Amino acid sequence: MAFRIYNTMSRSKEELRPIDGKTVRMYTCGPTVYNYAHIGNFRAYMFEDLLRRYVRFSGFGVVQVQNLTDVDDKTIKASIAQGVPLKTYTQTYVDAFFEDLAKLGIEPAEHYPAATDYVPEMIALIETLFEKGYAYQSEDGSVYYSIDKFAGYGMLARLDREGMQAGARVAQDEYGKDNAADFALWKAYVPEDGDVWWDSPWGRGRPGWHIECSAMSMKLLGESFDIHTGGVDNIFPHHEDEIAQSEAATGKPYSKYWMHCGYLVVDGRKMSKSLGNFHTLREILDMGYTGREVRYELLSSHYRQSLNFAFKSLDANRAALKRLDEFHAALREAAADGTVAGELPAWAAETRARFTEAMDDDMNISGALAAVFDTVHAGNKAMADHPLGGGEALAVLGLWNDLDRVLGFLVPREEAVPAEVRELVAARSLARANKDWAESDRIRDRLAELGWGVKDTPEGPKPRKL
RNA sequence: GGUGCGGUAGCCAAGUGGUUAGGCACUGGAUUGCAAAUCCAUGAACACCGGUUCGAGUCCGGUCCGCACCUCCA
Repeated sequence: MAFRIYNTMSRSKEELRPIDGKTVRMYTCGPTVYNYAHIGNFRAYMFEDLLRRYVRFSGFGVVQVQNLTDVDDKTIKASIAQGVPLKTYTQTYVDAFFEDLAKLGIEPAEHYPAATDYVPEMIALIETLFEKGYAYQSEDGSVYYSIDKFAGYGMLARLDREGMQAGARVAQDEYGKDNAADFALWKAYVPEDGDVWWDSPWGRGRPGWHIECSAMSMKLLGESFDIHTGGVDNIFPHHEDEIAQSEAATGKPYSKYWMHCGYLVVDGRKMSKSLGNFHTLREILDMGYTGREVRYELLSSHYRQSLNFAFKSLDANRAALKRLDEFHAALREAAADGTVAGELPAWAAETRARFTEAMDDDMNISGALAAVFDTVHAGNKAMADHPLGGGEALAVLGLWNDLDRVLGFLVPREEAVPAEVRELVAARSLARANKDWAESDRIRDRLAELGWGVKDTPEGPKPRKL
């Protein structure tokens, strides 16, 4: 079996074949660092994390670039409002972004280029576009890309150029464009930009949005690379424009595959800052949910499906994760008297193949999780009948670690049992031996206050983190 | 108007024409001092109408409903 992914460009599933045969070079559109990222943003970053993890699981190398957009209307406006330099303003949110990624268990990309560090590359790219006749300067000094010059414009979004309705959102202040749909490569300086500007052959100004991704992706990954990702809303205009700029400049194919994730919606509506119905990750964690629970939530629906976010499902996920943790704890206990991993027990023999088969099919996470949960069930059943051998248990733990390279929530973080908890558990055992149930229950309540539970088993009491 | 994505049991969510998806929740039982966990059992679904087929959630046609994008939102 081979890893097949859905390519937005062809609107079909294609086998992933990296251009160089071994390393997948991927560019993932990153955050605009003007505020704390919301849970919808992380849906995209989580999809990209799953993708890079499965690419590696499939045996390929990976080089991932994720950009940080640290100059645009919003960042400039907010930094001026706060009276701090742009870089100072954005740094807060860059730091927050990385903290959030860590909380969600998202693997770091290989490169996180900031737009403001690549302005010379962007200027060079625009110069090339001028030389090749795709760019022109308007009366206000801004530089635009002439989409009429690029024959392939609209391929990704499958635009019907004739049928396009002049959108209500076409900015009323953009004069002097040849075609209303032409987009800015370089924006001429305006007083509202404060001290945010760069010199260029076209005068002071700042880069347009799309050019940043073209310049940084090609600089770090080469003129042609493998996968470009983002949310579906990026298909048009952002990715369409990137293709136009990049391929016009180089004459080579830009990204081989385009992958886009669906929206995260809240109560059936798209979550966005403008609608005001968004939650930042921070808010959710402050409510007492863990990064792992949020990770499970964001990962457990297929990436191209819209995901309806609800706290109710976060609660359900907690129960599902608890089931996984209980299983893992049972494995660890069984593994205690093993030294080397042996053969997998029959009930786990097919798990990896089933998991892989599902994931190979455009990352069918539901099928992959079904393989995991079926194994949990079959394993619990078998362990209820006969104790699991140490070697077998170690083999299953090995499998679990392997699958967790992809999922990132399968193996719980081990938590040492505090001395106080151990003592209480021992005291409770004594009370139980004396059939002092009242004392026993009192101790159990006390343990619960400490965040611990205890399960009584034939092998003795076992403490469990609640 | 153009371009897409959907409508599957109480909720979430897979599904390549033909023997149980899976998760959460619910109910009964086993187990337990009581629990917890686990196991066993029971259910329950394919928006609607036609059609193709021995057989359709799955293919075809039509209808209804929801969501998104159409110039800087992941």
